[in-house]
Amino acid sequence: MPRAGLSPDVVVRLALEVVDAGGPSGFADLTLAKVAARAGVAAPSLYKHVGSLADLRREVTVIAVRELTAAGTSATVGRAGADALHALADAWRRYALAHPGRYAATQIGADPDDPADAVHRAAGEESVRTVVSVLRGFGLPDERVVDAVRAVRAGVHGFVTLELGAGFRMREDVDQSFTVLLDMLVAGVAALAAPDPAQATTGSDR
Amino acid sequence: MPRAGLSPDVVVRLALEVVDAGGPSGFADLTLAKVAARAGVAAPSLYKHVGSLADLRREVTVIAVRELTAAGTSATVGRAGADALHALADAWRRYALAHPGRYAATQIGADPDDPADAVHRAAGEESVRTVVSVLRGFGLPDERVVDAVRAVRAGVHGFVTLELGAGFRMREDVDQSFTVLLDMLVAGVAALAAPDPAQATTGSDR
DNA sequence: GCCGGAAAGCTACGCCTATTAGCCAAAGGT
DNA sequence: ACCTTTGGCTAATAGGCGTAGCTTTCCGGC
Repeated sequence: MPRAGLSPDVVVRLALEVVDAGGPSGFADLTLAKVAARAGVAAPSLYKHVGSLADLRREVTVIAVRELTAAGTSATVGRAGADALHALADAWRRYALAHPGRYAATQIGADPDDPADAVHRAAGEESVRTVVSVLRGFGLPDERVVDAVRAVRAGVHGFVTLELGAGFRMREDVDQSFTVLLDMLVAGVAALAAPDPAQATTGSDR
Repeated sequence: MPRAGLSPDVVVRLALEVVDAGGPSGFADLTLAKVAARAGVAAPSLYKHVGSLADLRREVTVIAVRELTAAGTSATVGRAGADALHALADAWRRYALAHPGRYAATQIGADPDDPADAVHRAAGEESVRTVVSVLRGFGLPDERVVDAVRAVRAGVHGFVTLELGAGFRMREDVDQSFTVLLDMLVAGVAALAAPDPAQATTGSDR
């Protein structure tokens, strides 16, 4: 009975392979049995390295969130304003399209009350920090930053989710549609920063 | 040995109860065992009324998509332009917040090749039709309609998804953030209709 | 009013998952 | 060399979907 040379890190790495091999539903379909098969080991053996399937999912999620964050930050260094926002959104979308399973993992929300989710929570906040930095470059008033962050996250995340979920027909035009959406968001954020001209729409404030 | 008085429709109704009782993950957590428990029946008995769990999910999905569509259309009758778009988006968001489990069901994409998904596919197209109608009121050129539809769907869907997934802290400001996002989308769609940089809001020419 | 068949329950089973318990061999430090 | 820790294993429990086959109830036709 030879050893398989597993370790917590190796198990997580194999889990990532399973997620990547499963397409957009790779994360939802992540199973200890599949990881064990890839490791050449019986399923219960994994418990020597991992607490539970939930733990493994959590670790995969944190890695994915950090990768997404890193993609965003590295895409925006040396850029500002609309340029930076485009680069950030493009980086997010590219990551999602290149690693749909991992991206799905990032959609999981951390439980605000669960201490086990503390790392996950911190990773999410770190990710938001990138967006905040980029948007601050637009000179937004502090109380509007949160609105802008939410709008950008919602737009990009929604687009990518719909795209991955086969929500769009006419594949060819998807890039253009994404550009259009981004232009809307950039213009909207810019308008939030400088609400003086006659183009204030109907929005008002509350 | 008494009969439970089940029928396909009753089983679907019970499934909807299970989905509704399960919060945002109610659809993902839908299980034949739970439906059977609610019906007061052993799980295999359900197969007299339903082909499989997948079938039951499909039926739930179609109902949810149709309800979401109906919420959108009924909210936009007699409205046009920015008014209609606001009403449509509000209706979507209200539906999602009121029925998070059913809304999650609507996120499932129909398989373009699976004949069993034909009804699902049709329901989805019907839903898109509402958005197209509303956006046509902005006088968009035909080739931009698809971009606008995608932007609006992405923005609203992304926002609601993040909101349901506990992606937002500071609950109080969420309504305002949604309004801000909608204003961006309205202005963006209007700008698509009238691409003069001068005025970005009045989209009612043509 | 009876009776036969279809419909709607049931139990038992097979196969999949996660997870726990307890055993045994391999690695490695002393 | 030994002996402890560690990392595998098998066996078993619990819960999920789905199938097979049995039994009971209901209803329509006589």
